Amino acid sequence: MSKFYITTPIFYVNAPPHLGHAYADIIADIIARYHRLRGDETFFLTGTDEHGAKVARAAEKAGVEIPKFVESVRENFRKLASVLNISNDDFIFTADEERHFPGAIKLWKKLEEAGDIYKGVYEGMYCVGHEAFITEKDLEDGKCPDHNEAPQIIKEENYFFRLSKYTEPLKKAVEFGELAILPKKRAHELSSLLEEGLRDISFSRPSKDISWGIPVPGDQTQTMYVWCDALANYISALGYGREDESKFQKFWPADVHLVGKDILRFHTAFWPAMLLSAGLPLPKTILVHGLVRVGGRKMSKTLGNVVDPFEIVKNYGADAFRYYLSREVGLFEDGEFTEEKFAAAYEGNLVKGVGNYVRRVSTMIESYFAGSLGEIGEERVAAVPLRKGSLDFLNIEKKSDSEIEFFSIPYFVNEILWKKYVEAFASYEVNRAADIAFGFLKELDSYVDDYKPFKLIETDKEKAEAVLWSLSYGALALAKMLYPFMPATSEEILKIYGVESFDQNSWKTFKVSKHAQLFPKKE
RNA sequence: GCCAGCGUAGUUCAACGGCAGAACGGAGGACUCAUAAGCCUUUAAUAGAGGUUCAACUCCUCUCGCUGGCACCA
Repeated sequence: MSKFYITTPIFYVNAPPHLGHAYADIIADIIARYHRLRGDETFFLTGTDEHGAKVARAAEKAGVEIPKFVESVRENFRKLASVLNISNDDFIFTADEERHFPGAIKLWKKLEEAGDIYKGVYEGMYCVGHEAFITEKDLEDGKCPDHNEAPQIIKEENYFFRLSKYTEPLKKAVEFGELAILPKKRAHELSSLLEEGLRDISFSRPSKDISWGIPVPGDQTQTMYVWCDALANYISALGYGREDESKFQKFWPADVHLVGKDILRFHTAFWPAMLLSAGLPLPKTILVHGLVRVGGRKMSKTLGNVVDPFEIVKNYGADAFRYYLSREVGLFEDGEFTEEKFAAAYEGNLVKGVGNYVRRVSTMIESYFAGSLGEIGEERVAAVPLRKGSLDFLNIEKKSDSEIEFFSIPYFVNEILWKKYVEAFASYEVNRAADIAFGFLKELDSYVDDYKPFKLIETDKEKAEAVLWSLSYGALALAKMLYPFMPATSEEILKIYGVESFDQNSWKTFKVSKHAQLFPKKE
């Protein structure tokens, strides 16, 4: 047993939650739940990023005071997590003066002590309409699209962070595997950035322009720019800079920062450089996921293809949504969400798959054995092994033709299947882990047909019992593997088979109860 | 423009240089415990042109097509 600390990015509150936020929440939750299942002491953090000019502008647009505005959006993100059954241990928000400010301020001071903060001149494009700096990417045809005006080039004095100093140290950290970036291609992207050399970054803004933020320590005329503010959430939430830093001592460094590819640079260059400067350990893994597209396009309001996660959950339930995003969408590549694909996956794998299986087995136990199966000796279980070819879906190569390939279900689960599952999670191949679970489900369905317990019951009741016992064990093993992905369903299966825990050793006797369909058919 | 990656069955994805696999879809079959669910069989593919090799999806060159990254935007 060890500690495990995982984070999502903190979500920017200038707009309500959408599919992308749901995706990050779900993936992180799956990994967190897997680690809890294994007995790791797990800390899972998510939260919101609430400062900056964009938020101030959004509040103004909504005609609401900034603090009220951010609070309402924040609550939406909280609600999203709750609706999705996200098991986060904490929720940090950057406007929290008690919990977040001290960490950001302490971090700033550390960087300053290291001599990495200096006053410099920032030159940027200033949009008069926005009353703020905007970037190249905000422009359309050289004009600010919101105000249809070309920006002015303005110089102002603010603080800089000596990022350039950390180009070489970062190269080394990546090279020596101190900082792992997954998948590999993202590590390559960082390498090419490092090859070009990092430039120092602007670290503050005059508070007359942006007062909504954290004041720079020792200089009230400046407000922290996003980096030292937002990124610090990963440690401020653990108590860094506050009186009690015990959680920080215990959980830092993060085992995984889950991030989208769009914020790769900040998490693989800026943030680690800041940590190096502050003399803090680096996160172990930056796990970079792709984007979830909708109908082949990036989701956007103008295209009108915004998917509302609340709607989906309302119609299909959180587990179905979690299932789709974690199995049918590739973690490392851009994925796609469409109503059709989602409905097909729901129907094919949940209705006709998990739901049907759980019920077909429990029904047989109910009608043939009055709902309960007693303990069965190993011998009887071994006498009804899986058919030949049960290894195929795991891509395990047979060493020889004569090699024994007839496994009892418990043996197969514990000696082979679970190990493969653990292996997949160890490399954060979440999709593969789900594939393993669903491949096993297919084996179980074949197993029913191989032994035909519904026939066997007439000729050999003892054997039928062993078969159904094995099938129940299989259902529970399936439930265990599905737990990170579909926690509610998984726990429901345990209940249906009358067991209390995910510990295989406790699966000795089963008592099934009548139950509704796990996944009702739609339409 | 520069850098990286990709192109495999109708679709979505696999395959240390050694018989190209799976899922979904399509076609057929046997069954009936289950949500007309499930099972079995079957169908079909390496973008193109060269090269290296006994052997290339895999390595090299070129062509065509696609995607991503190229800095202060969470």
